[in-house]
Parts: sequence; structure tokens; C-alpha cells
Amino acid sequence: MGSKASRSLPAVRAAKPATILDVAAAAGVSRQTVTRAMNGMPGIKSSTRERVLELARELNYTPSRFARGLVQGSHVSVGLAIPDLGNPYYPAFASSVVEQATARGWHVVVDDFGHGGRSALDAVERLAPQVDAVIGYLGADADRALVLMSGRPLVALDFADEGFAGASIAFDYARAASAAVGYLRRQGRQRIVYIDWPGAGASTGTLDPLGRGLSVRGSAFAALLSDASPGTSTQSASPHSVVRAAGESAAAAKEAVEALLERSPDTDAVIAFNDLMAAGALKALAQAGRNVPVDCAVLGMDGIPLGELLTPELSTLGLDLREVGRTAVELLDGLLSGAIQPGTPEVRRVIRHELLLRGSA
Amino acid sequence: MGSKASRSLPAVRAAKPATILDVAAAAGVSRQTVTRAMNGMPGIKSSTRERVLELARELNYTPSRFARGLVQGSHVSVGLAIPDLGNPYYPAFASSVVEQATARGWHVVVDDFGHGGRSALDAVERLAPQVDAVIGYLGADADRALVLMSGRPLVALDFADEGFAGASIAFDYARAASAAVGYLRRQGRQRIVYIDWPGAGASTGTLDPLGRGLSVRGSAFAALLSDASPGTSTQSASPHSVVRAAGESAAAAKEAVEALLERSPDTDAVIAFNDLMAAGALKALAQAGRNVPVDCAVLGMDGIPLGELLTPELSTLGLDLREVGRTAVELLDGLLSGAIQPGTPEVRRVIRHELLLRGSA
DNA sequence: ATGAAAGCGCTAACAA
DNA sequence: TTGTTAGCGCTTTCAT
Repeated sequence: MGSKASRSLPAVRAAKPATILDVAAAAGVSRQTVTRAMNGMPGIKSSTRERVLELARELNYTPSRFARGLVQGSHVSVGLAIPDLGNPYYPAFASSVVEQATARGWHVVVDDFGHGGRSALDAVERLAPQVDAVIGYLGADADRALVLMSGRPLVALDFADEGFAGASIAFDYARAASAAVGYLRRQGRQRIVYIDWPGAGASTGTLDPLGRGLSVRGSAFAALLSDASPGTSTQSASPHSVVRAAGESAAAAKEAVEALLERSPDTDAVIAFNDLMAAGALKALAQAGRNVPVDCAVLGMDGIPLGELLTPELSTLGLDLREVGRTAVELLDGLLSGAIQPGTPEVRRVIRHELLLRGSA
Repeated sequence: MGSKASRSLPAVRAAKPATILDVAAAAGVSRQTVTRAMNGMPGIKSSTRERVLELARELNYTPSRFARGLVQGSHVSVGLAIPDLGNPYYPAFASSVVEQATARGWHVVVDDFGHGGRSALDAVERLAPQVDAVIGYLGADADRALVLMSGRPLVALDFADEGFAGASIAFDYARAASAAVGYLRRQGRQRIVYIDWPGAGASTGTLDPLGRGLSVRGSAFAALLSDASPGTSTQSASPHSVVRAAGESAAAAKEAVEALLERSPDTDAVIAFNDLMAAGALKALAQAGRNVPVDCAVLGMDGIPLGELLTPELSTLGLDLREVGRTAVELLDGLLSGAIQPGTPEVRRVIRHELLLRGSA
């Protein structure tokens, strides 16, 4: 190192990163020779290779993947925008997307926008210039995100807006809610409560019986649960049939259920926004000494593997996440190849939940 | 659509994707005008913009992100190679890496190589041409992976090989094992069994008392557990103190523990390879009617949030995954900027587990 | 074993 | 409002 200090290394690190020409100049060779050294190609004296590699290291040179990609031909690169890798639902979905994309030789760039107060729009904004297409849980930002993609394909998940010009995969919450509530009613459950997390879809403007914002799935349940007692007047029959948790976490759901049990000890069935929150409900019930499912049934939503590890095992409205991932990537594949045209009915898919009965209901 | 059928669209879709020149030619404008249309730039008649956009859609044109990146300046792009997004440990880690990378304006390309019989080396092979650096759980492939990176930074996790030329983050299993076994012995546990999964680190060649391959962490525990009964002869004192599960899953661990309880009903403490497998152990013990932790203690390894949702809550050797992610990205940052030199002691970090006592031990 | 030239597809700067 | 010119940094020929 010291012996070569006389070479013209810039005293202050240049703002611009070193290029192949900088290395070539420093080594006194042509850029092809640098290419040969960097890529371990034949036709270069090993002493030259060593010298070039050493210089490259000193100059902190990294070949530009853009220049290289430009000349060598690129892979498809897909952006995946998800709200929170810490919620087991999303990695389960991501896993399926990555698997399907990998099978096609694509790359997946993941942006978890759950940290630092970022929004789905931020994520797409960052992703858009660098990827060929985006798959994401974007909520109401989907419309604006589509603009950022300037014509490239976008698949919005859990999105059912009729006016949306991109591709979408929606979930049939009305049907899922009806299956769940029907099952619990047939069991003779009298006091069914849905634990909502209005953060995701509250922008839809649907309100619960008390006039508070509700998630999309929350409104599906609210509609069913409010109709429960036909004997009463115009006032909603079950004003407390929907409870709002403070966050999309087991801890928040646990607190909500604790408060609920305090207020309405006769609750005999709890349906949660998702499996993670159902796990919190399970904890609250266990702590309150309730026997699940005898005293109170618990139903989750998602069907993630976590449910099978809980005690009792979680009954849930399961989504086939591999199917969701496969559908998203297939949609993209069709859009990218031109086999599917945007604006046709083909780009709006609906996937159904299935009632998975395990131990908790 | 039909009215413009006479334009010279290729009858058969060309093998090569359309370029900006194809669109420009089709629209009878210059490429600059196409750029303006595609990127929503000003200085273009909106009728022209419409026409160009329409043509672009027909030709299925997508701007090359490489050409664009080349001219606009690139973000740093980091590859993240992980074995299985379905194991909650990895998304927890990935989440932290993505958060740290995002804060620096970097992109993260995730490759989950757990599907389709792919190896860590496959993952790096795919990633290498497209990223500036790689972080990964590569096991024994780390050495070969480094070659594929041709000089670009690589951070290998859970890797402690002395001869490794890249950066690495190792975990101090000897210390962790000693903390765990010491704690259980002080509790008076007599018959402590470690449930190994030799898939990951079996290549190190360490053998258990029965001569079978062991994971790195498995050997740390085997060493301690074999020394347990100093009264016996040269033959290993506790030949069954290490059990091997058939997979890195709760289900595999559950089966292993079921067999163990059959064979050694006096087992009063189980330590698992990781939290997921500990969850399986918990299920097996509950099913066998054992009271955890009274009859039998269970200790996991990882410290993922899942543990707190189990019944009883899982005691574990926790790793601060946010610290691990932060360290990996900091290492990369230093390497990329030249602030840290490869080959110095600075690139080999060690992170310690901490004994987290919750309900199960 | 090495070098020179050409061009990948795009956008910024400048003309018209 | 539109077109022209000049690269971005690299790898591929093809020469030497």
C-alpha cells in the first residue's frame, strides 16, 4: 500500500464514483483490459490482472450495473411494495411472489414502507424509476401510484375500486363475512364482535353504527352484525358489534379485547381483522380465564401458518397466499408480454377466503 | 384501435422488446418527443402525447431502466439472499435490512432461495450481475459467492470461517449455549436435550456423540451437554442429549420431540435450534400432557415476535435482529464508501444472544 | 496479451 | 412545440 502512495490518487475522495476509465488510466491500460480483469476473462497476463484489481480496490471502483445491463440485456425487475414485513401475512405473500418471479428469471425489489412514516406512494415513487412493474398493497394510493408508473403495469392488491385503470386483485369480503357469521350463528353464538383495524381502508368512508370510520372488511362484517336483532327500531341493533383496535398488532388487539370483555362480558365470539390480531384476542381471552372455543369462539382472517402454532389452533378465514402471489405474477406476465390488455375485465381478479376450522371456533 | 390498423405494426411480435426508436418511428416523431410523452414532461401538445402513449401501449414499449439509470445516475442496489421467507426469522431480519437501506436511499433486491431446490450460490449468481453488494445467509457457499461478486462487497451472516475474505457477522454460539445450559442446570434440570437441525451448518463436519453431523450451534450445545455427567467413563455421558429433527420447521420439531418423549420420558428441558422449532416442541409437550415449564422447560433461539404469542410465552436466546440488520448495512456502507477496508478486523463482527426469560423456562 | 471502435437505450442541453 | 446532438459506462466485435 504505502509503496504506491505516489500514484495519483485524489487526496479527497471524488464525489463521483470511479469509472472504468479512472481505473484504466491509473493502471496505464485500456478499459478492455480492466473489463477482462474485473470479470475474470481470459487473455490477460495474471500480473496485469492483479495490478488492475488492486487499483480498482484502491479507487473503490464498482462496475455500473446500468451500463452493464444496457449492453448485456436485462432481466425483468418487479417492485413489491408492502406495508410491513413484520406482519407475517406479508412475507408469506412476498415469498410466493418471489418464488413465481424467480421461476421466470425476474428480480424482485422489496420496499417495506412501514417504517419512518412512509406511505405506499413513497414506496412506488422510489420503486418506479428502477423497475419494470409494481405489485403492491397500496390501499387508496393505487390510483396515484399508477400515474407514477407512466404506463408500466401495476397490480394493486386488496383493491376493488371500479374506476381503477390498473390491474387488481380484490378479496370478496362480503362472502367471507357471511360465511364466518353464518357459521358462528349456526353454532348458536349470541354476541359476536368484530375487531377492526381501520387504518388500511378507512379512507373508503364507510362508517360503523357509531359513525366511526371502518376498514373495507370491517364494513362487510358491520353490515351483517347490525342486522342481527330484527326486533329493534331504526337505531342500529348492535352498536357495539364492531370494536376498533389501536393498531394492526397482536398487542393492540389484546388491549381491545380486554376492554371489550370488561364492557361486554357476554361476548361469545370474536372475529379479528387478521390472524395476528386474532392471536392477541386469544391471549386476552386466556388471561381473562375464558375457555376458547367453549365460552368464546375466535376467528382470524388470513390463514397464515402462525395460526397452527397457537393454543388452541386458530380457526380462520384463510386466503391461499400462494394463489394470490401466483395470480399477481401471472397478471404481470400477461401485461408485460402484451397477452393481457389493460382495461379489459381480465385484469380484475377476485379471490375468495375459505373458512378453515381448527381449534378456536 | 381499428382505425389505425394500417400503421406498420409488425405482424409477429418481435423477439426484441420495442425501444424508444420504434415508438418514435411509429408515431412519426423524434425520440425526445416520446421521452416527453412517457415521462409526463411539459412542452408537448397533449394530442401528440396521447398518440405516442397509445402507440407505446400497442407496441408494448417499456423504457429500459438501465438506459435511464445510466443517464440519470443510479441508486445503490443491494441483494439480500435468504433461505426462506416462510421462516419468520428471515423476514424479521429482512425488515431491518430494508429499513436501514431505505434510509440511505438504497434498493433491496430479495432472493428467497428456499424454493425449487435452489442454493444460496444460485441466488448470488442471479443477484451478482444486478446489484452493487450482497447480504446473505449463505452458509458454506459464502466463499464461492464472494468470487461471483468480482470485488464487490459481500456480507455473510452466521458465518465464522477464519479464512473468509469478505465481511461477516458471526454469532457467539458457545456463549449462548453456556448461558442457556447454565440457567437450566441452576434450575435443577437433570435431563436437558437439544433439538438440532443439521441442514444449515452440517458441512462443518462436527459430529455429535453418536458420530452424526451437527449444526454449528448444535456442536456448541453438544459439547456442554456431553460433559454433563463427569462420573462416567470415556464413553460419552449423554448419548441422547442431542436429537436431530428432519427439517427446519415446527412440524419436524414436534415429531422429533414426540419420539424423544417416547424414548426418554424423563426429559425435563428441551432447547431448540430456533424459535419455530421450539413452537413445535411446545405443541408436542402440550399434546403429551406435560406442564411447561414445570415438568419440562423449553428454550428457543432467535427471539422473534412469534414467541410472545405462544402459550406459554417462549423463553429464548434472543438475537437483536434490528442490530444485526443495522450492522450488516453499516458494514456495507463502509465497504461501499471505502471507509472500511476488506481484510481488516473491522469486517468481522460478532453479535451475542441474550437470554430472554418469558413463560416457558 | 492488449487496444480501438462501435453501440446498447435513454435523457439533458441546446437549437429551430 | 418539436428535433438534433452528445454523451452516460460498459462490453462486444475486430484489429494489432
